[in-house]
Amino acid sequence: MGTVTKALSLLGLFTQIRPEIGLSDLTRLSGMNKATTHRLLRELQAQGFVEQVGPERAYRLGPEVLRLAALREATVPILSVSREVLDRLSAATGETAHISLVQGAKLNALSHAYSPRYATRVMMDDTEVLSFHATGSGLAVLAWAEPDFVNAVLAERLHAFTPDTETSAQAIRARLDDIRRDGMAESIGGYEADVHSHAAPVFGPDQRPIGALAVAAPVSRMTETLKQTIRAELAAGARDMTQRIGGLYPPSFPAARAA
Amino acid sequence: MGTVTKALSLLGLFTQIRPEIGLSDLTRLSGMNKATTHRLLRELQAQGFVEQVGPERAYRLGPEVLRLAALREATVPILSVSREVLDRLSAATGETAHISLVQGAKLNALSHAYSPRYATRVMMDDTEVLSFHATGSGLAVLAWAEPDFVNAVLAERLHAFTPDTETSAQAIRARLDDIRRDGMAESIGGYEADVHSHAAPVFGPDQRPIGALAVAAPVSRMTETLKQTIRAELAAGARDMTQRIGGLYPPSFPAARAA
DNA sequence: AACCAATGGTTCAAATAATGAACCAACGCA
DNA sequence: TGCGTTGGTTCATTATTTGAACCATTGGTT
Repeated sequence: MGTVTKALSLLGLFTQIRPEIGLSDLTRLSGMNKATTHRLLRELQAQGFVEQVGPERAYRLGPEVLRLAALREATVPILSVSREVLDRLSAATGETAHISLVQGAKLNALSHAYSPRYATRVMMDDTEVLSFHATGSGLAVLAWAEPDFVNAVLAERLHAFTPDTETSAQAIRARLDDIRRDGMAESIGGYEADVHSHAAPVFGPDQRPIGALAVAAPVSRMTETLKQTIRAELAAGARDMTQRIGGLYPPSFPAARAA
Repeated sequence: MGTVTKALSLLGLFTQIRPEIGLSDLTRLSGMNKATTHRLLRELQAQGFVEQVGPERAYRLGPEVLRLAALREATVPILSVSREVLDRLSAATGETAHISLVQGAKLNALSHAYSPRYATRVMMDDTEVLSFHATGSGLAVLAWAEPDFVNAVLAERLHAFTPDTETSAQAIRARLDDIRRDGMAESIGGYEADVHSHAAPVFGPDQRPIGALAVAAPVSRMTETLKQTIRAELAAGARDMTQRIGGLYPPSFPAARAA
């Protein structure tokens, strides 16, 4: 494994639940030698990617991460636009809204918004790598992804996260056909039991999906009325995001015709 | 130079003016061998820190930068709070508002907001490393920085950016005393001719400045009325930022008594 | 008070990864 | 057609990284 990859993988260990981690814990989590961990952290710290805080001198993500994100936001304002859209979506539906972005062969959660409407809600972990075949977001991306990409995903062993997870590549392809006709993906208990989620793709300038916007609700709260509300708000939110980041819908997308 | 440092320095080459850079240009800018540049970019790309876009396959900052920034924002919401405060500050004053953060021995511009009130405005470049001794922001930070830090800054050769730049360490120390009494730094043409700026420090939980919030206006527009408006709005904005990111004012800070 | 187990941190001989000169294919231009 | 640029690749040589062993400090336990 390359040295740069090792160093950057340390950054990936920070989570919302665990924003500050000590040297020994980072060593444990990473499986590296403590001297190696320390030396890599020194280089990351010198460049501003991590900083040490508190009397225990734990590490956390540093200001350079913010500066680079602000730079990228200046041209592709995904963070700020998604913040707004997520807040609006969770307020309008009363359920958890979240967004994920494609990163190479992975789908990474970026951000989420909770609604205070109910005492229970579908919880999100923003460090989570989402499954393509088992989540609404993943299916929404696959439906408009390059065929090679879809083939690569479906060639992998498809894990059954719950008894309801579809693991047949053929059956998944059929579902992707349905999603393409509808413009939206739906998943009931595919990744987590008792969670009913809807997702719509968000497109980039090249008409390819850069990620997906989704709403997740407990199955027990999913009435026909709520479903229609979610579908309408989600379609509007994903369209809004796509447009505001300079994305373009592929001609085959049904909701683009609806717009 | 460490390999990690080399790789991360490539990320630092991206700017708002130049968000997309090709392999050969990155090679030129970095002074590295093209094979080395390419290999480092491959590792950065695999981890999501850069991505390639367009038919020329130029590089730009990638989604992992956003994801990590979102993670950090979840605990220390500097980006989102500063966005709000900057927008409010530029709207209220009609001038350019900007924020910078301390990163080791540097003061890096993070973000800015322009006002559309006038046809002319003070322009900002968010990749800029600000001078401590020659800018309002720098002076605002120095006034409440650790003595060792101040000594280190003033021990360096102090560059005269304009004929009005103060370069005497002794005179600067006297100004820092004034700033500590007043709670705000003011710089007239210290860094750029014809620019009158005010800056207030933003504090972290350890009562140390993490950066500064500033308003920059052309000298010709600085009436006594505008000055009072800027001072009031800036004090309120910096206080708001400090409080919302969980910061604490040092007991010696005058405006903290005013709050 | 003594002991223990954990922490953050450091050293340097040995091991491993990174380097970069030279090369390739493709493209746009004169 | 030839030239100069681009993005990209190879592998013998060179430079950096590694990690076992070590240190000082701290907090908890007996």
